Amino acid sequence: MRETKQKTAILEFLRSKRQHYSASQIYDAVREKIPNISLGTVYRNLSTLLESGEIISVETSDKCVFYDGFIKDHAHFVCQKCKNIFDFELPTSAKEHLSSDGFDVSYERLVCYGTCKNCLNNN
Amino acid sequence: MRETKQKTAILEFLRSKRQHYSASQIYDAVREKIPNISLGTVYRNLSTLLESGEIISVETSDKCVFYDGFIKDHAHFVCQKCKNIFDFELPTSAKEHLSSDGFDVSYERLVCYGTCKNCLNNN
DNA sequence: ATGATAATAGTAATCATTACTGATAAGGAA
DNA sequence: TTCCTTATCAGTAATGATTACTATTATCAT
Repeated sequence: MRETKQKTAILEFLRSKRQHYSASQIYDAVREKIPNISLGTVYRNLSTLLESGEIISVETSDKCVFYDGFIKDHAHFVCQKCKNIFDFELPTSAKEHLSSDGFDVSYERLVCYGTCKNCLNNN
Repeated sequence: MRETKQKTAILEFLRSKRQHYSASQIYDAVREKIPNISLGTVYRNLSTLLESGEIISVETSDKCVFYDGFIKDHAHFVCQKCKNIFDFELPTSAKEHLSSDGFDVSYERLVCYGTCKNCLNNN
């Protein structure tokens, strides 16, 4: 896995923000530094970064994929109204439960869907 | 929401099995009863059944969507080798945690990814 | 520096899902 | 039962996110 300015720019962008971005949002952001970067390059690097565990991804209920440079174990809450994604701490990990049962868990994803505090108040 | 033989066939198929099926697998299965059912009809019904909560869906790490007629709260383990999907009980629910914090959680999805018992033994 | 080759830009292809349209059938009212 | 309204359908075309391809470029070990 070579280090390229494209991969570095993508990773640095995601790490510099505590939000969640789609591939094309990342493409737009990184183009400010590397104007002729290709969307394919963004996808390829996102995919290798996912594989190496340097980033994670969440999916909203309408199938949009968002990427996250904050990789300390945490869960996500997706608001179905404002589409914001909130982080929260993983309650008890299911890993232990499964690994005591003979499974090898490489990672777990917990996503809750509903309406966030703000949208409830502004209903 | 009208009751049609297409929707009934899809729901009955999913409820009759304790496995997880993709849209096109469901299409193939239901075509044995309704040979000229359209793939679009399968997708439309899966989507309304998801919305009404009569079925649920899981996604493997390679982005394939699978549907499940068993809707008692449970979590999924996706084996990255054999691609099988295993059900397991939800540990402690994150709902309580979030709702005490002012969020309205309509549903939660917990998915673990890794290698299953069988694949570990036959490695 | 040089060479091997991994990664890139740009573009074309893929493929799951959705949208469209005229025809069909579910199910309430008479 | 028969008729009407309209949701749903079959069949097909369109969409759009993601992936594949290819000639070129840039990384990095030697």
